[in-house]
Amino acid sequence: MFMSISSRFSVGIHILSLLEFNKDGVSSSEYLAGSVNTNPALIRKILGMLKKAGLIEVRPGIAGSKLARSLSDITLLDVYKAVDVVQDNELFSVHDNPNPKCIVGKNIQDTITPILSTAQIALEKVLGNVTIEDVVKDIEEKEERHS
Amino acid sequence: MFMSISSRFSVGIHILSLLEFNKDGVSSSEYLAGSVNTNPALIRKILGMLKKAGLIEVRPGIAGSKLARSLSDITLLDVYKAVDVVQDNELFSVHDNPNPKCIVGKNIQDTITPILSTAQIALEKVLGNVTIEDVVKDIEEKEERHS
DNA sequence: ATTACATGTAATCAATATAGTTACAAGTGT
DNA sequence: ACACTTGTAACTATATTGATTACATGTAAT
Repeated sequence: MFMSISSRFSVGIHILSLLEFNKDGVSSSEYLAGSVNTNPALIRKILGMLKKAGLIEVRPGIAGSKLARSLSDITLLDVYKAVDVVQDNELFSVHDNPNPKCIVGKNIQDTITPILSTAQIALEKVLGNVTIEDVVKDIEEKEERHS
Repeated sequence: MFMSISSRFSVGIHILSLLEFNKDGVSSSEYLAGSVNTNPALIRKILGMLKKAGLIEVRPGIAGSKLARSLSDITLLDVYKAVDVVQDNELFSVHDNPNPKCIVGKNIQDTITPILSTAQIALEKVLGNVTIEDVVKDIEEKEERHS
């Protein structure tokens, strides 16, 4: 029915969490893809974005990725920005070229843009208050409860 | 670069604001389309959604739409829900079928879904705190400043 | 150096949403 | 009847997503 924010974001969170759980092993793109259940090439693309953002360490030819920061120092907002799912101030698209001869057409963009931006920032603030550490701990808790 | 929330939302706000400014005239879909700068059929489609949500009154064969509620009783969240740009709890898409044999794959969805939902609700809360009256007043203020 | 294997990345594809457009049926009032 | 409007369905062009294939590049071990 509508287009939502790319799952690159949730996959990014998945990858970082799994790097922690498998920190004593080798997390190749194939290994990660097996857990996410997708293609290794897609994982490598996302790994490249996470690397560019300084969240992980990964090198050509060398199998496996590692977290580049402590768990508590990576927020979901960091991941969200890293995987480039939404641009600043552009979560909402605003119709362009409204009629400048109409009072509404002339001013609507300047009026609603800051409001929509505020809404987007409110969303991002929530993501900034959750760390990968929180996610990892929650996964552990859920796992214990199931066993 | 990415897909943002449909401009149906901003167009919906535009339409409702213009219905107020032109409340003494006849706001046909053609008139509205002239201000938004798009096609009357597209406007009628959005008018149908606003009508279904009880925000406006419009009847087949009779030219013009009217606001069905007072300006201060229509929030941007009402419009956002009316034009159906985002479904509840589905602003973020989460990758499906993660590997249940992996601790992360098994639990990631249940862990992040409530977080993402909280973020979405934070965004929607901002929209719920702004009314069409606020938008109309801001447009008026901007217009005065320009003259 | 050759081999084996992993990462990096470009290209392609099917599925789907958006925004725009055309066309026309159905409703209303003169 | 006629003119005009709303309500909708259908179609198009464009763009993103997610998946996939292919291959160049980089690394390490033998």
